[in-house]
Amino acid sequence: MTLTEENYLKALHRLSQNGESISVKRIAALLEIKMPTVNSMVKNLSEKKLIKYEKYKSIELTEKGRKQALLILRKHRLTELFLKDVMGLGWEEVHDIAEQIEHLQSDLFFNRVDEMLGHPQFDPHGEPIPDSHGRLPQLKATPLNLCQTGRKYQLSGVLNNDASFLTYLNSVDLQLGSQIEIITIQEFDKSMAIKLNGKTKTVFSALICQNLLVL
Amino acid sequence: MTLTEENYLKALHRLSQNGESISVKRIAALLEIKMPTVNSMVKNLSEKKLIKYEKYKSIELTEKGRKQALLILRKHRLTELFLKDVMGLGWEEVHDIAEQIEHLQSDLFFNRVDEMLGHPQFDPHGEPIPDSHGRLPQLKATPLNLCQTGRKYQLSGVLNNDASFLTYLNSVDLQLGSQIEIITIQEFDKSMAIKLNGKTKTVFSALICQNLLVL
DNA sequence: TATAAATGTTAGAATAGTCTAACATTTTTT
DNA sequence: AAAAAATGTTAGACTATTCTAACATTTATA
Repeated sequence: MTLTEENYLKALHRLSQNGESISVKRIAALLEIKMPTVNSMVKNLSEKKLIKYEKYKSIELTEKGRKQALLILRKHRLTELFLKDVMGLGWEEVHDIAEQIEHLQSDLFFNRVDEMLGHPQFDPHGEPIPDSHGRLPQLKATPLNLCQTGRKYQLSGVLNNDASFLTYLNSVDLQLGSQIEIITIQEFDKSMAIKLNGKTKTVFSALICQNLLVL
Repeated sequence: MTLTEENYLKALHRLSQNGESISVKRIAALLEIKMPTVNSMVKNLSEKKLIKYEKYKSIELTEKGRKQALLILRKHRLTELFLKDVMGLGWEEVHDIAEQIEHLQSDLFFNRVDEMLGHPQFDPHGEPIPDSHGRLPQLKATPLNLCQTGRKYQLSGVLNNDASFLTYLNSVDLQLGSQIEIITIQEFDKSMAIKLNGKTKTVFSALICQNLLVL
C-alpha cells in the first residue's frame, strides 16, 4: 500500500467513526484535496477491495479495509505514546511526528515500541489502541457513571426505556453510536460535563449517567 | 526535497567518499535503477544547484548538496544509535528502519534523539555524525598508531617521504583519501590489522602506523 | 589509430497522484 | 413537481519517477 492510500484509509476510518455516512465531499474536506481526486482514489481502493463503492452511493470500508486502517491507527497511537512517555515530548507536539512514523514498514520497530510501553490498550486521550491483528480492545458495555474522565466512549445501550428519558436523549441528539467524552466529573453530585460527538458540550446528571451504557 | 531526491543525495555523498569520481553508471548501480532514470534526476538536481553536472563529465556535489546529504546522514546515524542504545535493537536490525526514519521532517524529533544520546560524535561503526548544521566533527590529523580500533579513518598525510615507504604505500594501493579501518591492534608489537577502502585486508607494522596521518 | 566496448543521452511511454473545467445526478427548496 | 443547490463524475492535463529502445560519445583494445 502506498502512503497516500494509507492516508485515505485512515480518513475513511475516521469518518466512519461517528456513524454518519461517508461521502466524497467529506473525504475531500478532511484530506484537503479536490473531489475528483478523491473520486479516482475511491475507484482504486474499490478495485483493491478495501472499500465498497458504487456510483453516487455512500462509501463503506470493507473488513479488509477496516483492518488495514486499524493497523495504521495502532502505529499512530503507539507512536504518540512513545514520543510522549519515552522521549518526553509534549502531547501537543507528537501528532505531526506520529503522522509520519505511522507509515514506517517495520513490525520489529512497532513491536518494540509496544513492548517498551507495556502493551498499552489506550492512548492518553482515552482512544483505544488496536492490537497487532487490527482488533480493538474488547470492552464490556459499562454504565457511564462508572467511567473515567478523559476517555472517549460510544453509546451502546440504555437501561431505561421511559419515554421521558428517550425524548431527552433525542433532544440532545444522543443516539446509539454517538461519541461521549467525559470532560469532568463533579465530586459533589457525580454529574458529568460531557462533550457529544466531539462538538456539543452538556451536563448529565448522575441519574442519566446510570442509565447510559457505553463502550 | 522529495524522498527520492534525498536518496540520490545520500548515494552521491557515499560515492564521493572514497575519492573516485561519480558516474551515472555508479549511481544507477548503487540505487538499482536504470541509467536514463539517473540521467534525468541528475539534470533535476543540477537545476536545483545541488550538484555540478555537464554532459559526459563526472558529477560532483555542490556545497549546498553536500550539506543536505550530511544532514540526512546525521538523521540516519542518530537514528541507528537510538534504535540500538535506547530501543535495544541489534546492530544488524537498525539499518533498514533508519533508512525510513531518516526522511522524517521534524527537527524536534531529531534534536530530542540527539539529546537523549548525549550529542554523540560517532556511531558504533566509528562513522562520524554530522552536527545540525551539516558539519562533520572537527578532527586533527593523527598518526595512525594513536588511533582506536573499530573507527574508520582517511589518509590525510604521511610523516616520511622515503621512496621505499611511498613505494610500499603504492603497492597496497594506499593514497591520500583512502579509507583505513582498524580491525585489531596487536598488543605485543602494536601492529594493526587493517581494512583498506572497505575491501583489502592487510597488516601495518607499528613503524608504518607512526608514519601515516589520518583524519 | 580504427574498431569495439562501455558509458551516457534523448525520446517517448507508463503509473500514481494531483488539478481544473465541464457535465451528470441527487437532494433540497420553493 | 419544477427549479435551484449541492454533490458526484468524467475528461483531460500536469508533475515526479520510473522504464525501454534507439542513438551519441568516450574509453579501451586490437
